[in-house]
This record gives sequence, C-alpha cells and structure tokens, in this order.
Amino acid sequence: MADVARSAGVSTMTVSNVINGRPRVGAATRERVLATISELGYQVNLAARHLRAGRTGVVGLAVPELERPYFAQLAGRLADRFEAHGLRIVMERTGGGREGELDAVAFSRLRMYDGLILSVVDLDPSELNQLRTDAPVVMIGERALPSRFDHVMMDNVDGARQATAYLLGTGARRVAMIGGDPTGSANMPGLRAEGYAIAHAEAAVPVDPELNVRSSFGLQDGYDAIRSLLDRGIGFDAVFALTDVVAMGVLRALADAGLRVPDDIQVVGFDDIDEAAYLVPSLTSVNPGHDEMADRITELLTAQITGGPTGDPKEVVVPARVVARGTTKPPA
Amino acid sequence: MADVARSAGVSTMTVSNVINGRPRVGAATRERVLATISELGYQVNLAARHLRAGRTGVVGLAVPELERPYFAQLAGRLADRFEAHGLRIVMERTGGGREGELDAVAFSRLRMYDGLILSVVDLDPSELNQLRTDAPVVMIGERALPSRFDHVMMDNVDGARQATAYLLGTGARRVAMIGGDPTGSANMPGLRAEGYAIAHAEAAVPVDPELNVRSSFGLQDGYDAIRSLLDRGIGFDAVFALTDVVAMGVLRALADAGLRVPDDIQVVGFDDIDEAAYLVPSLTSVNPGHDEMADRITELLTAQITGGPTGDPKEVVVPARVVARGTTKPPA
DNA sequence: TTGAAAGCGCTAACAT
DNA sequence: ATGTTAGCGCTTTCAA
Repeated sequence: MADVARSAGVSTMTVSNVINGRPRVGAATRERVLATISELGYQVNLAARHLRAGRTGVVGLAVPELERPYFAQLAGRLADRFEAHGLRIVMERTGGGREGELDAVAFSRLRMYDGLILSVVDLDPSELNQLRTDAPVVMIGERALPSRFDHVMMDNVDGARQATAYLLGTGARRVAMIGGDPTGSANMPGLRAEGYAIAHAEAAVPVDPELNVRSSFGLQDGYDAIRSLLDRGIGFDAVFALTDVVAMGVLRALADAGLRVPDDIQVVGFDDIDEAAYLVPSLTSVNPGHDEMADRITELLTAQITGGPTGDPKEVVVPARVVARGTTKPPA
Repeated sequence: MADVARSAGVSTMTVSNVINGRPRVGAATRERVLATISELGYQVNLAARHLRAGRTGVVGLAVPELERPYFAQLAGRLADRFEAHGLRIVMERTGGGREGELDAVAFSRLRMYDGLILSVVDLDPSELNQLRTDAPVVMIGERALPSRFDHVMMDNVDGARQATAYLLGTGARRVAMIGGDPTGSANMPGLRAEGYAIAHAEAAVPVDPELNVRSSFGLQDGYDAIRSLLDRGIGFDAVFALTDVVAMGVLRALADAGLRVPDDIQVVGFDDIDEAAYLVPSLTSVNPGHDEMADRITELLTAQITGGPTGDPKEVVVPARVVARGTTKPPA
C-alpha cells in the first residue's frame, strides 16, 4: 500500500480511503490512485486488516465429517442465512474426536473467525467448560451439554421414540436398531437408543437385545449390520436405522437378501436428508427440524457476534417429527 | 502478550519464545511464563502471527454448493491428503456464479489461505487470467481453461461418451439425456452433451433433440425432467443423467410412473458418488477418477505452496470409466 | 539466556 | 480534501 501511495504521490491514508470507498477523496485523486493500484497489481492484505479491525466477517462451521449429507445440507442452509447477515460460512472438519474439536475451537478463538458453530461429539461438558474463549460460539449436537455455551440440539430421544412408536403402531413387533448404543450413554447413539427403549415401554413390547446392532454410520455399516442379523438367523420385521445413510445401506442389504420393503421388512431412518424422499421406495425418516435448527443457530450466533456476551447460555431443543413415506406401512 | 510479559516480569520476546517452544529459554523462566499464561487465560492472536509469518496453514476449497455429494465427498478426500502435509482444508461455497468465484480468489489471495482449490463453473479463461494472484491456486472443474493456473479436470467428454456408448451397446436406441446443454458450450453440461453426441455418431444412431431435457442438477430437477418427457409422450428406452443426483430424481420418477429399471428403462448417472452403489437397483455411473483427482490436486498445490511458482501451468485430465451396476442391462 | 527495537500492512483519530 | 501519528499483536534481528 505504501508503494501505491508513493507512486501516486499521496498518503497511504488516501489509498486506504479510496479502497474502502470512503467519501472524503477528490475525484481526480481517486482516479489516479485507482489507476496506480491496477498498474501495480496491488492487493489488500486481509491479515493486516483483521489485525486492526479485530474481525474477519467469517463464521466457522466445524463438523465431524465434511461428506455426511446431514452436515453438508446443514452447511448449505446456514450459508444462506449467514449470507443475509454479511457473514460467510466456512466449513472444516474435526474428525469427530476430542483432538479435532479442541483444534477447531483453538483455531477460531485465535480470531480467524468471528464466530464458531461447533458440532460436538466427543468433548464432554467439563472439557468444554475449560475452554478459554470469550469468542462467540454456538454448539450443535446431539448431546446434552450443560456448559457456558449456547447450544442448539435436535430432540434425539423423542425423534427416536416417534420413529419406533410409528413402527410399533403399524404392527411391527421385532424392530431391529442399527447403530444404537444400548448402554444409553449421552451421545447420539445413546440418546436415540433411549427413545427406542421408551417407545417399546410405552407400547408394552419387550426389547430383545439381540435386535440391537452397534455399527458405525456409513453406507457399508448399515449393509453389514443387516447381513450380520441375517447370518445369525435373528428374525425381525422392521428396522430403525440411526441415520438415513445407515438406512440406505440397510435397504440395499435387504434387497440383496430378497426381502421386500415394506411388505417383509419396514424401515425408518433418521435425519430426513434430501435424498430420503427420492429413494425407491422413499424412506420414512425423522425430520429433526432442519430449518428451525438453522434459524436458531443463526439467531444465537449473530446475537453473540453483534451484541457481545449475552447473559445465560441458551439451550434450545428443536422438536422432531416422523415423515412417513414408502418404506413403512400405514398405521394399523 | 504484553500483559503476560509484564505480569511474569519478562519481555514479550521471552513469552513468544516459550509459546513457540523455542529452545533458548531457562527452565525456571519457562515455568513462570507458562503459569502466567494459564492464569491470565492468554491466547495467541493468529491474525498478528499471520501478519508476520505470511502463512496460515490453511488451504481453501471453494465449490459451487456445499451440499452436493460430489463436492462433499471430494472435500473429505482432500482433507485426508492435506492433513498429511500439515495443512487443514476449509470449504466454502461460491454459489457457482462469477461473483462468488471471484470473491473466493479475492479472499484467498488476501492471505487468508496458503493455497486455494477453486471449482470454476462460471468464470471464463480471460477473466481468470486477469486475476492478480501469485498465491498458489489449483483450479478444478469441468471446463477446459487455458490459463496460467494449474488445472485438474475429469474427462467429461470421454466419460459421457463411455456412458452413452454403454447404453447403446446394450441395445438402447432412444437415450434421453437429462441436464445436458445441447449447444455444446464449454461447461460441464456442454462437455457431457458432446460425449453423448460422439457416442451416437460412433454407433451410427441418430440423436433426437427431443430426448435432451435441460435441467438443473437437483433431485427434483431429475424428477421433473422425466415427468416432462412422459407428459409429452416422448418415447425413450434409456436415460443418461448428467449427475448421479439427477439420476436419483430420475429413478424416483420412473418408479412413480410404473416403469421398471432396467427392464423398461435403463439409467446411467455420472460422478459415481458413494450412494450410487447402495441404491436399489444400484446405479450404473461414470467414475471420474476420484482418488486420482484428489492425488493430483494435492500434489500440484503442495508443490506450489512449498516450492513457490512453478514453471508452466500444468493441465491434468484424469480418465473416467463406467462402473456397470443394476440400472443397466449387460451389453448385448 | 534474555531483552530492546523495529516493523509486518492496515486504519481510527486527529491534524492541516 | 489530504496527511500525520500511533498502534493492532506478533516475531525477526541484533545487542546485552
């Protein structure tokens, strides 16, 4: 910038004023500066700008995996909303482990972001509270996280309860759960497993532990889980897959086994990703309140960014609901 | 940092040395500084650090939409590879328009990123060449882009040719193309349309312009395109969908119309997204060489980052190949 | 082993 | 309408 100023015979301040379109610059001077800028190929240094301004105009979104449709689709929704506030969303991955989640906070608190949206899966409340940050942060995620951060979550327990209740309501009596964590710990699989258990209790249908297959959350994991049930000869008449992606693997495995959906086996997923409605048959799923989640996250974070630290941390739970489609039968 | 220095009774330089783990610091001093740091909850300011160091350890990946599976999955692959080089990938969206693509470059050249991977869809070569950047950039994208940037692309024309040839080889004679741009312009739809035309010429099968339905690339767009053909009574025995996402919409529309796949209508997609193999029936698609693309992009960008401006811009075309699955019949 | 000085590139605040 | 001064928080260089 100094080069430009010298070359145009003005002060750096005037150059700065021109670049930022500030008013108090003569038309002739402006022209000259602009000409010099393009002549020299000058470009602003954002790092310096941020050092002065103390803000970057960027909001970070840190998620476990970039390629999971749920997060990718959430990112798209958030990008729309933040754009309206003049903020750009950038997405990075944590890998879903402690390390990566802590990194994300470190990176953000180091002022590269004006705010951070963090999907927490592996950090526990005590670790969270030890984070030194007064920067704006909104946690999302499945877990209950009593902490000093604003927190938006989907209603995992009730969503899973509804999904399972829906299946039981159609007459299913042996509902396999794929991906659930039967130990009921406070993470996503645990919470969804809890809803599964509640629905069974409400319907007075006993839960067979053999029907729970723990698995990871990829397509192949859903596939393998069904193969495993089939190979072990464990009978089931419905499947509650903990995510829609898992459900896709399940559907494939059922097809390979010559089982018809929903006639022989019904299937319900969770997340209601865009693809769910387009599968053949279309996938019944739990919609975790996508738009409301995105709205709440945006509100809370922009409030923190513009208004400084707000009072008590807010904890928002967005209601979930079953969207019935082709992989289930109508309620009996 | 000054606070810490004062409070620990040392100079800021010593604090800096401690933080960066540099050797020439006495053990006692180090302890004291460390203690003061955690006491005061001090955190480095990255903006300042970058201002000095001139690098950030971050590589930007700018794509049209965060939620398109092709890009989300590419991002995951790139993140793996760059992590091995100590670089973190952050993903942002351009919206697929000129404005956003220029923004992405601006943002990156302004030193927020050490390098940028830019998926170009709307910028043309002349605009690209006017970009003032000596920062490391690798373009990805479908278009031929003679420019001064390294450029990695999939072989759109040949991939589309193979897909279409495969269909013609199974006996299909009226292959609908969904999403293609019949004007043959140098963007992705145009290139894939070109491959479609070449395959027809090679097989001496005439192309019926009515079989080309222009559309956007969402699930619903594929659905609507098929409905449109059906409603207009245009007969077809196969579909070449320009992307797998479009193909999913197509499959759904065919199912709704009571048409069986592949018996009545065969379908081929493009991109070979992870989901393709798990659909029922599984989707025949064109694999654009995912791993090789990710490898090349990583090599070219890290070379630029560590080695400074390399000689001539490299232009890499990664070969594509058809992966035959359940939505097509075996070759005749 | 530690510190002082200088400056990275920018802009807010205050001259002129 | 334009310029001067000062300083954002850090690190490189050189001196003690």
